[in-house]
Amino acid sequence: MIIRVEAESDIPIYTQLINQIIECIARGDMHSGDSLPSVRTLAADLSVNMHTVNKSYHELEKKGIIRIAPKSGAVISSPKTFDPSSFQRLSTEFRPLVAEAIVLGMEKEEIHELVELIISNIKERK
Amino acid sequence: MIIRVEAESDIPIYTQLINQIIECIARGDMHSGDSLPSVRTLAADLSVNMHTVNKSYHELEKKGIIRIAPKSGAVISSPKTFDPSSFQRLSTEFRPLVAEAIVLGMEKEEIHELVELIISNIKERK
DNA sequence: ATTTTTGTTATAGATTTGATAGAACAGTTT
DNA sequence: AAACTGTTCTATCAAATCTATAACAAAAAT
Repeated sequence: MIIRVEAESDIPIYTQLINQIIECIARGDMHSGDSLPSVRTLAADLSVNMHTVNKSYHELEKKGIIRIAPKSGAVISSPKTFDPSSFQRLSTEFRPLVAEAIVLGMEKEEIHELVELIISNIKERK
Repeated sequence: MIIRVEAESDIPIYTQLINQIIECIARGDMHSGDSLPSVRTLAADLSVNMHTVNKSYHELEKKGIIRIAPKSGAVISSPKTFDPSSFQRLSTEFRPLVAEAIVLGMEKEEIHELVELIISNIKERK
């Protein structure tokens, strides 16, 4: 699992971790049932604090992406199709970005093209 | 311009303001050329601090959505079609959400349907 | 069975961010 | 001339972020 953290970024480290772990799974580098590195191991690899990694893991668990077995480790979950709460949460997070795209002059078709391009980039590791 | 601020929210007040002002414009409640309330007026209406509103306005200016004329006021800009920097920024902001949707088991078509639904909801004021 | 590793919990310190408050300045608008 | 505007400054407070140690008990590895 290749993860890079930028300390200078305005994005919190634990959020960077969350995003990059999600991308690893999305592009197929990791799959359901795989174990994540221990919080201590990943923290050491990235030269960040154990608690920062721990926070990321628990956020991923809240999102339903991993399960944390206490004293054992974190495992990637298999997605349950059409989880209503996840759908609701994603809607709330997508909405301000869609509104901004509209205000900046993007047509509906252009927004869909943007999403299409992002999906391609994720799967093609770009 | 109807704006509601939740002090208890985990979303910063200045971010709530940004999102709601953008939505007002996206759904057509406000248009290019319209003036925004002065930072003091809006702050008083919402019972928040003047500097909080001021921060929101400057973020909106960074996004290219309004222009701030010093000592005069803030005016909604007309969108320049296909601004490359805005497109790049939107891509970066959309990307982690798209990846999360994929990981949570959404198919490409379902993501597009989600975006479609959001666009409808914005324009129908829901 | 012992050692190592695991997530968990607790405390503490430093830095940054978010929000508020009050005041003053100078240009714009009325 | 008076009111209003965004700007700038100082100051305070709470919360969020990140780091650092340490200790605990259960799971895993040896």
